[in-house]
Amino acid sequence: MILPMVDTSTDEVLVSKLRERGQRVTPQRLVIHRVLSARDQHLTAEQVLEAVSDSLPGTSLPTVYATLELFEQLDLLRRVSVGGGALLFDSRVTPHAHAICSGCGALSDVDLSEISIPALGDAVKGWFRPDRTELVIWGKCADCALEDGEQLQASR
Amino acid sequence: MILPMVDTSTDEVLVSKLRERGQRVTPQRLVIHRVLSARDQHLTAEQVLEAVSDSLPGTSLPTVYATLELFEQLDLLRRVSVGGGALLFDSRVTPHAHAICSGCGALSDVDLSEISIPALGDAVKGWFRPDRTELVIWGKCADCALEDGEQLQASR
DNA sequence: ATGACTGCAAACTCTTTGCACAACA
DNA sequence: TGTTGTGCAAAGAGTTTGCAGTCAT
Repeated sequence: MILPMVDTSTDEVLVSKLRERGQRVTPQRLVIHRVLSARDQHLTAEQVLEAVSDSLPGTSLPTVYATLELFEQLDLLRRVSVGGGALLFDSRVTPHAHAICSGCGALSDVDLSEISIPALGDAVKGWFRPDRTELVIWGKCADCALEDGEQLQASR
Repeated sequence: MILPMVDTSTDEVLVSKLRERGQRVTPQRLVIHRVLSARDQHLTAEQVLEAVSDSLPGTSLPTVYATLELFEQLDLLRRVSVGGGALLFDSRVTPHAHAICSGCGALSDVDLSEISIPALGDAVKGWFRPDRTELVIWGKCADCALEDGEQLQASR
């Protein structure tokens, strides 16, 4: 079941979070937030700027970075650092892992809601309090595995 | 070229891997390998250079990077990318996770040998073949948790 | 009105590349 | 001796900073 996202409710989440902290509601912040909400993907700062420039030309990269950092503090997105390349900004804040194909570089989300977390609690018991985990799975997607001559076993 | 006297068994691992691929055994490669073996830690390229410079002054950063990339191909180390800062090079190649304290930035190893892997196989079944995982756990170490007024429950 | 926010330019960090010389095999 | 590997310098990618002007409140 897919429900269409209502634009005004998306804005309101941001607006109330900004007001809470006494911070200003600017067109840049609204548009960047809409871009992230509309495209539920992993975007680079450059990609965010490109998308934002459609509705708000003249927006600058430093503003995009500043806004993305602010949004991270507001818990509206997460930074994902993969492979030393550009940072990715992920508007999906619920727990999930990232699968990266070492062949084509494709990045996919993987649902791993309650899998590695319980065991982790034991592993760090007494010396570390985990807040959140960032799991990156390196491997090959079905297409690139095929090119290696390997047929992936179909899902159940 | 005179190299400091060390246990030669660590050298032999590298030498045989290099010979296998028809690549040359150079002082730089030997010393970098010894640094990584001696200090079983997560080092930045800069830290490797600093350590190497003790026994082999004049070594250059591009050489360090080239050598570390080679060693990764030889399965002698792994790159670890955390938080968008400098890459870390980890000479421990057996499966483990990394715990990073968001308070003091300390990075610790966590043993999670066969925990997240089995469930992972199911989660990506049919569309992805996982090779290896990189798990980063963000949170607070015992000391920094204390500063937050939280006493971590002692380990069993 | 006033202080936070923005855009511009430039600096900064980390990593990679090009090229001539050195040195391993 | 013939390449591979190295050092130097410089370029490149991505991100951050300083500052003057703008704009939300």
